[in-house]
Amino acid sequence: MLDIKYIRENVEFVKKAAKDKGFATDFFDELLERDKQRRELLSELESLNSERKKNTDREKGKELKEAIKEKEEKLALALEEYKRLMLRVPNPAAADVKAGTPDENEVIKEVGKIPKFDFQAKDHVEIAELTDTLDLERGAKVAQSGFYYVKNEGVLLEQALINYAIGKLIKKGFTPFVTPNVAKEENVVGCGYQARSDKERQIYHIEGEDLDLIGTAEITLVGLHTNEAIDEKSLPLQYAGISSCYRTEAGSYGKDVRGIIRVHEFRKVEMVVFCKPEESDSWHDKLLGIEEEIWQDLKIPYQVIKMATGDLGSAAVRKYDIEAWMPSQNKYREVTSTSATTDFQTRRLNIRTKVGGESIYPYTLNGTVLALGRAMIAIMENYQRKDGSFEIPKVLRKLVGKKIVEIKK
RNA sequence: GGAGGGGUGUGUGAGUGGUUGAAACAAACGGUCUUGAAAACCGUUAUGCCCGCAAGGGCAUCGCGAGUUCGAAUCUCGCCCCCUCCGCCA
Repeated sequence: MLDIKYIRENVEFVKKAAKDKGFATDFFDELLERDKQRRELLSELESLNSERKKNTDREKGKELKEAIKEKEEKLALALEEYKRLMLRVPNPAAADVKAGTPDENEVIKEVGKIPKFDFQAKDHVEIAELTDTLDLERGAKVAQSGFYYVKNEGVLLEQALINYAIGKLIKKGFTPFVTPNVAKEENVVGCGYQARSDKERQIYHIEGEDLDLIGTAEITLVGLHTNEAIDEKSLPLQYAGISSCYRTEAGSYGKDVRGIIRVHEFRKVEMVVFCKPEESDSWHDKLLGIEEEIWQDLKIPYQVIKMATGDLGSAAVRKYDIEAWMPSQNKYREVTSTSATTDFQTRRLNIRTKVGGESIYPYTLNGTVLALGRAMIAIMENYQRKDGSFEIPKVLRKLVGKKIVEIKK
């Protein structure tokens, strides 16, 4: 959410920024109209209330009561519309972000040497089958397509990745969490994710409860401070959360149907930072740096993409993705994503900090540390051997307890 | 899930219909006193929004939401949360 005063004073800029992101812009006139209406009604209601406070006469009191009730109803209606429209205004991209469509995303860096195999590279599905480390068929049978079992060394690898990631983050000053895997809708909307009414909503909802399955621990980590005032001295807050993540993948039918690249449920370690506004840019670099460090540790080639405006969600002002090399596809595929979201989320969630006696909304940032499914794919494919077995990256060997995951068949 | 108790400002805690944004104490900050400190004493200390260039004015807020009333922190209803006991369970 943006500051309405800011929108009033910079409509054209905000409109253009929304257009650059590929969001609708046809509702701004209505938004401003509703804003005006809401303030007028508010003033009228306030003077009625003021009168009522002073009044002691019964008859006049009754009249006032009626008038107030009527005003309140009108105001509530206006407010509802106003809020609905406010939630549709996306956060304008940062000045350094290129305005453009997703195909104008920019590769800003390529790191590592692409592996050359003297055999035909297998994809992770084949490797997982040969090593018996994932079971997709049973996942589909017991749950649904898009859910999968991790088994044998796959389990060890997943645990090792979590331990390795959390260990690294603790050293960098992050507080580790295992978060709930569900959250009330206000947190989901507050983080800038689609409201329930959206047809292509990515979020599962639990019927009969005000609960959604979270798509990322960003929701539970940012939501941690909903309606709270954060002490200035405690900033920056650096949180690392382990959670399961659930995505309906509505609208992505037919994409990545093979394997576990795109699934409905996976585990992920996620970073969230709350900081002062002026520290946000450097934190964004730091989060990207941590993500890169991990892929360097794993010795897997990757590239860093700086997203154009068209690929930013409603909350992000800047976003970098890391794409790891996937030998079976002969291309890089997204494995992490880090976004700066300014005060967009803290405004929606009413999270404040007093800085020098003045109340501000702290800035938030988020970044993937490891999406465990995709990390596992990258490891299997980049470390594969001719027979379908694969090596464990050096940094994980102690944690997994072995160097090679052999084929079982 | 059942029974009971409870949710008031930074904290403890008073307040059961009428200037109560809210006593008192504590805490924090400032000051007086003192060579310095302590003690004592005095003072200050909520947030959000609206109008306004400002000075300033106004409204709301005692878990949340509705209701009763001329008037609600105080009464009624619904919901949420916390505590104790029982049940169930990992």
